[in-house]
Amino acid sequence: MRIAELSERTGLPVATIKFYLRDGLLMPGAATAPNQATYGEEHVERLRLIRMLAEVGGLSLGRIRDVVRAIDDPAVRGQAAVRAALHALGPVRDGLPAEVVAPDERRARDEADRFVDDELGWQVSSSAPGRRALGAALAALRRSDPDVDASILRPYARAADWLASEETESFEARVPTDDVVQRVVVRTVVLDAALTALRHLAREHRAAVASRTAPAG
Amino acid sequence: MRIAELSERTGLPVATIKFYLRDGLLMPGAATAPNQATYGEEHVERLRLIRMLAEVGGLSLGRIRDVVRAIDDPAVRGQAAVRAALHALGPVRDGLPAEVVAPDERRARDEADRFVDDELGWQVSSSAPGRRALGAALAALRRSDPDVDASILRPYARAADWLASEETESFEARVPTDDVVQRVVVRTVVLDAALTALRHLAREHRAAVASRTAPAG
DNA sequence: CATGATGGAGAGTTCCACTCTCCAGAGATG
DNA sequence: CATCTCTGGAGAGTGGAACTCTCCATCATG
Repeated sequence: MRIAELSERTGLPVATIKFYLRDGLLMPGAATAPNQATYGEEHVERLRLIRMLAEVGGLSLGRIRDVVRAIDDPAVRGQAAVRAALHALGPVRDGLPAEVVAPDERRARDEADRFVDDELGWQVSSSAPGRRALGAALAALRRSDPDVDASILRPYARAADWLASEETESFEARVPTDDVVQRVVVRTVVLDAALTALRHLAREHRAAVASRTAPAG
Repeated sequence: MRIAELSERTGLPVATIKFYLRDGLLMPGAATAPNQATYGEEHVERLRLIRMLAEVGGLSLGRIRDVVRAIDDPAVRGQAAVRAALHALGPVRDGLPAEVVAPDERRARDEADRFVDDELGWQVSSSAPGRRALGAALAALRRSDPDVDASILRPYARAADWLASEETESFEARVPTDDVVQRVVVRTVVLDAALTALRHLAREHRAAVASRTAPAG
């Protein structure tokens, strides 16, 4: 298939597809001449993945590039590939020199790490971006309410673990192949968004019910 | 307090604070002369809220403006204020003319609505942005796996509802005041981020454990 | 009363995600 | 074969978001 057809199939302008090619998000097509190439279903699928990560997941193109690199890397497979993909999804990028991190932030990170490692006993790499995200969340909560500590996270950890168990049971093969890594990425991003939406709806629902049973001005 | 002190207290450059003032994110200080004004604790707190929503929640300034308007609006209180704030948090803005929405997207939205209203029986306004987010998520899932239907959302709805019940029990007063609306917003945004992080950590943990018990190349 | 800060407004900057323009070569059409 | 459209590649331009800088008349302070 040529680029015009790829554009039709995905609904993306040709200029955008070219841009993604240049940017390393979309793998090049099979070259048939110095200025000619053909594309296949894997290109359609990749473009769909890119749009999904951008629109549903709100990821930047830089982050999406990390994700597709993790998916494509032939040297990394199985559990390591899942880990790499999950790390690429994380919202944290910075990499500040640690000594410039504010003290309350550092304390919150330590507390989050202890919570994950000791209280939950989860086995996650020390560089997992979720650790830092958790620390940042704890620091933010504490800024508006100094009494907060990591125990506030307990119900969320419970819910997260339960959902992870449901997900591995119902969706994922035991031994991840390349394809399964991509499936994990898609499901993680989309169901993160769905869960957030459902949380907001549940809150609104409960607020409505509460105000009905005990009406207040 | 003058703007220089406000800048010191929050760590934000004076230029940025001026920009937020112009943009309607930060309420003006009490004017003492044509070019003089004083600020109070509420300005410090508001700036903290703005940074929190931007950094932890990833909200755009436009969205943050909607949120603070909902918090400030003296005509809207109690449950209506909570609803307004939650709606402002939603990631959906568009407002397309409905007939240009792709058919599969429209079908997914209808299915999501039926799921929320009929299966869950939740009482949420028809304009809740979570409805559309849910529809978009469903459409995205279906694009990579046509067999998916709304029942996949059941465990997520359960988890969301359970967390909402924990939250209302432990944190929120029965009758929300202005202050409580802001607390709800903070907790919603921060704990959304924390939950997403915990989900990623839980997945990584389970992948690690699974590969240990049944090692696979 | 000199110095430095202030509020307000406009212009400039940086980054991101495209989008446009151009070009020589390839392919399809008559 | 002539013409016309399409292609890959690369550079430049665009528009929005979120600042950041500059300027200025005014104001507070030592």
